Amino acid sequence: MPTTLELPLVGAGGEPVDLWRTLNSHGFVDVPPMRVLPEERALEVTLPLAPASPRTVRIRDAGSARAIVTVPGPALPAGQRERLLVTVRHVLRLDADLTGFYALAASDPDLAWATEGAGRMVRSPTVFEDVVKTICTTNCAWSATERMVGALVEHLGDPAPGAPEAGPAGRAFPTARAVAAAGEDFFRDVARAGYRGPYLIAIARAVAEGELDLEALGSASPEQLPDEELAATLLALPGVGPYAAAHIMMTLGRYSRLILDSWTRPTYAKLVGRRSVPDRSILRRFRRYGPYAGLAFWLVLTRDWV
DNA sequence: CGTCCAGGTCTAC
DNA sequence: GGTAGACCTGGACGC
Repeated sequence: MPTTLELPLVGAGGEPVDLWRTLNSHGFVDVPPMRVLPEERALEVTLPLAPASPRTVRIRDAGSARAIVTVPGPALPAGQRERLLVTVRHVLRLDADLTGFYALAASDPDLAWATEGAGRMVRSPTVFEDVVKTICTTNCAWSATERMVGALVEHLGDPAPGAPEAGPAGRAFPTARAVAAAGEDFFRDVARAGYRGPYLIAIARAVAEGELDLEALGSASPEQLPDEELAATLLALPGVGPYAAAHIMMTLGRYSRLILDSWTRPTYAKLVGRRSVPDRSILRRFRRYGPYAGLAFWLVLTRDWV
């Protein structure tokens, strides 16, 4: 019997939430263990529920500022139901208050549209997952990102009830312990992560052994951990440079830095009708958004995604 | 078949 | 502090 759960769609500051735009907020929604189902306008994602098995959920808009979360498979005990909902809220970033950003965007002709509920970036259940995925986006095409992350999920991730035997579908992203336990040969021969393999192993081991608390980076407030310090911590991780740090920070809800890479630069240039735009010009354009500069930049770039 | 480069980073000057 | 070269991989290109 599938379980059906309901979730109010409202931001922490009472602002509106555009669920479909959230479900298409950035590329990770199409990397395992997430998948967008366009025909159903839903996001399918397999979420950890330890010590119970992971569960695959489908999230879609039900109208009247509500989301419907369907969970196929065995009925969920009440406790697991509540924990799963907490995770879904986290993934949809419903705890974020975007009213400050909307106040700035409202007076910007290029971004006033965003105040109707855009700007909620989907995040993974754990910071570890977003860090690993981000490293798997560096210096390669998206097909390679999908291959590397897909292999991690397929071979190291726990299955939800009813998961297919083969393939990444129906499996949660592996824990740091599981990633750390995979041998170097797995990263080389199966994930084909190339030179990233040692980076991923080092990070997974440090997390698994308790030397590196990535999750603390996600729960720390800007007062406890200013963006500059957070950036420095991320940049110290192997395989994390300026691009990756900015991308991870976006998944952490810290938007002071712009994601400047081989996709965003030409995309922005095209939007403003130029062949190329110097980084300093882009930075100047979004400076007025202060702590939301990176979010404003990202939304300008992805406006036509929905 | 060789070169280039994709949602970069690291090391060595 | 700023800047080349190397780096796994595998498609996309040019020859």
